[in-house]
Amino acid sequence: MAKPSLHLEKFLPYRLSVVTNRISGALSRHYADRFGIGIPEWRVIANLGRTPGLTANAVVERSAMDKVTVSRAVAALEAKGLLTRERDAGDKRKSRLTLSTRGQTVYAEIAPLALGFERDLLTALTADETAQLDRIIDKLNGKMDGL
Amino acid sequence: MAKPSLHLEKFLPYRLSVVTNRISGALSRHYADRFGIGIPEWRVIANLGRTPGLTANAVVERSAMDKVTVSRAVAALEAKGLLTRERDAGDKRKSRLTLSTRGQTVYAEIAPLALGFERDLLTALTADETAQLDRIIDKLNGKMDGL
DNA sequence: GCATATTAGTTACAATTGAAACTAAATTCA
DNA sequence: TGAATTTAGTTTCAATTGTAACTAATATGC
Repeated sequence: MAKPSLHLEKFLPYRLSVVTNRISGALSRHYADRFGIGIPEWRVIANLGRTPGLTANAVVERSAMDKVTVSRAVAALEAKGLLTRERDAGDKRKSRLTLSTRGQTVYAEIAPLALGFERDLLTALTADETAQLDRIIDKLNGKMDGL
Repeated sequence: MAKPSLHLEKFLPYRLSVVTNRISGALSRHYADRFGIGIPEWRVIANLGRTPGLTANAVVERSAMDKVTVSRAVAALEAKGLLTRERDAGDKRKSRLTLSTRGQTVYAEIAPLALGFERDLLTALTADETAQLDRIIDKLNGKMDGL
């Protein structure tokens, strides 16, 4: 029986994890730190920036973040005055979340930085590779859906 | 001035993060949980399984894990009797790490599971896409090297 | 040769995180 | 209707993690 020979440097889940963590870390240093905002908070802002009035649960569904993580991020953003909650009249369990003026300012400042970072990152790839990567990620996600 | 329009669903760092976390999570459930071994511990085992006698620091360099993470994983594995430390005669700061017989058994059991998971995951991609993904990851890592 | 700097690894501490249990509101169905 | 279930969101608790400070050993430079 041959040795299993699992070489981490060639093991895809590991390789993905390393490169992803490097990218997320750099990105977080780039903007989040500078604005005193963590990644979950930033993701909430990004969602509300594009789609005001979402409930916390809608953010959970869109962002693939944990319920608890979103709950805390929302509380933190509210405490910082970056968003407001408004109880839904029809269903009092829900709150509609909206960026405050200051929240919108933060979004307007960070979003271009994030997009700039992405653009810079993608200079490493050809247009074709970028498209490939997108398709590959979709396929991997599809595979993960089927567990 | 146009809206910044950062759509998370199309933002590469975010997409990478989601798919990677899904994969890592599934993998961890697959093997690590079942053997009572966390991801950092598993990575140390994988390194020592292929290359016995590494120092903790060598594992850090190869695995891109944090120093502290490795230190703790090594301590945990030693406590579980899965590896042994031997002080380096020439440089007493270093310890040579080697899997115990039981550690080798764990490696021999988990490695094929991990490789099988990877193989299954890659059925979602064509051979060509797999090769592309490998190249793309290398390119992104190269870009990150240049910060 | 001795003071200084560097390296290997650990410890202490604080922040982040998620699972599980919980509250409150809404829905189901008998 | 009203008891049982489900859903939105929060809180509690324990585990994981990284930063910074530390110890001990080696290497460097004057």
